[in-house]
Amino acid sequence: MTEEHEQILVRKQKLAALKAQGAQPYPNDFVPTHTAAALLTRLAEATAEDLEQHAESCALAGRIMSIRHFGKAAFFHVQDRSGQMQVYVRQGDSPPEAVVLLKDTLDVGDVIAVSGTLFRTRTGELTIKATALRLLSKALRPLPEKWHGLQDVEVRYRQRYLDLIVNPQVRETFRKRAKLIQLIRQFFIDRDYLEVETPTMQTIAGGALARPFVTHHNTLDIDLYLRIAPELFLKRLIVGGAERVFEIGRNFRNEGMSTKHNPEFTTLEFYEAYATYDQLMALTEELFAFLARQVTGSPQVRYGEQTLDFTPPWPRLGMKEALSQQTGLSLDELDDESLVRAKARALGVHIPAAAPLGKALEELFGAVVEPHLIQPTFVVSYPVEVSPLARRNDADPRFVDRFELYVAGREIANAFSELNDPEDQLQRFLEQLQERAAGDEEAHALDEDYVRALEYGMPPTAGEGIGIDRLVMLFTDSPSIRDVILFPQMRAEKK
RNA sequence: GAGCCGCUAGCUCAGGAGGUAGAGCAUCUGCCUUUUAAGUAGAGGGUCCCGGGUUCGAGUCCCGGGCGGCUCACCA
Repeated sequence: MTEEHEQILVRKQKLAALKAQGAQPYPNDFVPTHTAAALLTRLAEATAEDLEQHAESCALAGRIMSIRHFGKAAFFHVQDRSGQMQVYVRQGDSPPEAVVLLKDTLDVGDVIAVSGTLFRTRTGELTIKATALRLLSKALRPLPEKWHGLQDVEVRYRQRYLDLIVNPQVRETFRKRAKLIQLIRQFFIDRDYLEVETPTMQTIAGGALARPFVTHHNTLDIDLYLRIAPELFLKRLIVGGAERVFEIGRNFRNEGMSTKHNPEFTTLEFYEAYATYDQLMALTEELFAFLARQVTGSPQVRYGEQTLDFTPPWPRLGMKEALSQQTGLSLDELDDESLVRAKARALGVHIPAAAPLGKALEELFGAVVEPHLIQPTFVVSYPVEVSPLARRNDADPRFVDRFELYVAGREIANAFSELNDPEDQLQRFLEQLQERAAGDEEAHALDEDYVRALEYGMPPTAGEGIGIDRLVMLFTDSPSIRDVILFPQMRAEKK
């Protein structure tokens, strides 16, 4: 990274000249007294005359975003974490050192300190008349263009710092992300949940059906897996008597990337003893309505062309019922694996040859039903084969007490009443091992300690996982998961 | 992994049917003491993603590769 085009050379020369004068080019002794937004808000009503009568002084630090020189005066904008403030420098009015510094040394992009007094310009903008200017850090590279900003998505993701400097809506998205996570945390703490952290490096990657990343511990000389879900550890805590726990954290899945998938992603998982999946539907409605109210001020959220309405209650839709509606097959016909497979073939949906009926139903569902579920919808009653950790339905043991929440055509949450019968759990694990032997790399591994934990008795419990990145996408109107992850995974930059 | 699209100055983008590469902003030199996409006169700035090929001649056409985006496949 040593490319030296003209603009970099010019800036380096300015820095060298400053050093030659004996100045400290990277001082760290400046203390801002205000932020731009704090001043703009507090003095929003102050007139030019008010400001003139009691000239208020302030000290701000930030990055120069634009400069308008003309003759013996200049205006420029400084951007700090809160926003932008205009600064005015005028020969004969500001000290000569400030005038010279601005003219000879400062460029757009530089981080500077400004001290001065506030006034209002003819156009009514609150502005600092500089009494002192200092360079705090020289930008040796020019910023992207002021009007079009930074458009190249590759550069935006690879050099997110630039994206954050020049694209205000990006800063806003990540502020909203932080706010949403904070609100979620508050929501569960208010309901007497305990926030916990469980291992991200695990000897058995359990709790979901996915391919894990493998790493190696040198001292122990064992392979470890980056977790694909925290589920089994959180339920161990339920066995341990925690009764209500939640974790917000990173999961890792060694699978494809897309606008909806990043190899590492953030989930919320929460477990509540003595609750059922049915109660979690109500809790989920409450959570989303709360988030919508706090973030957009209404239960309605704009997402692309759609307006999503989170006003409870949301529809409950049986998985097979939904499939029946979309495929024309009757509920009985959906029990016939050959009919289901034939239908999938007719619709161009690929189903692995070894997949059991339940898996086939799930595949078909993903292809023909999911895209239609725009408004928040709970899909209920999943086949037991695709839910090895969920409690069987009392009336029909081929299905489990599980729901998935769909919004904007994608899965946002997955929840079920937990399987707490250790013998059934062991049996389910063994069935998964057979799937694995048959070539399904995503089948669940056998976790003997988890079965042992269940043998000590786990209270009846319901648990849920919510994809935080996807949730943030919904509330920030972001079309790609990369827009809500600060540093999305990218292929290595070729040099 | 497959298909489609993109990659040209620091940034945003033009380059018709192959003929030695352009604009705006930015930069540099001037003028300009309330501007805000300031104005104004001039100047400099290019590995046209990389490597082959066709051709007298390739940013442009062909082949291969790289990186990215979108769609599909798998998943949350």
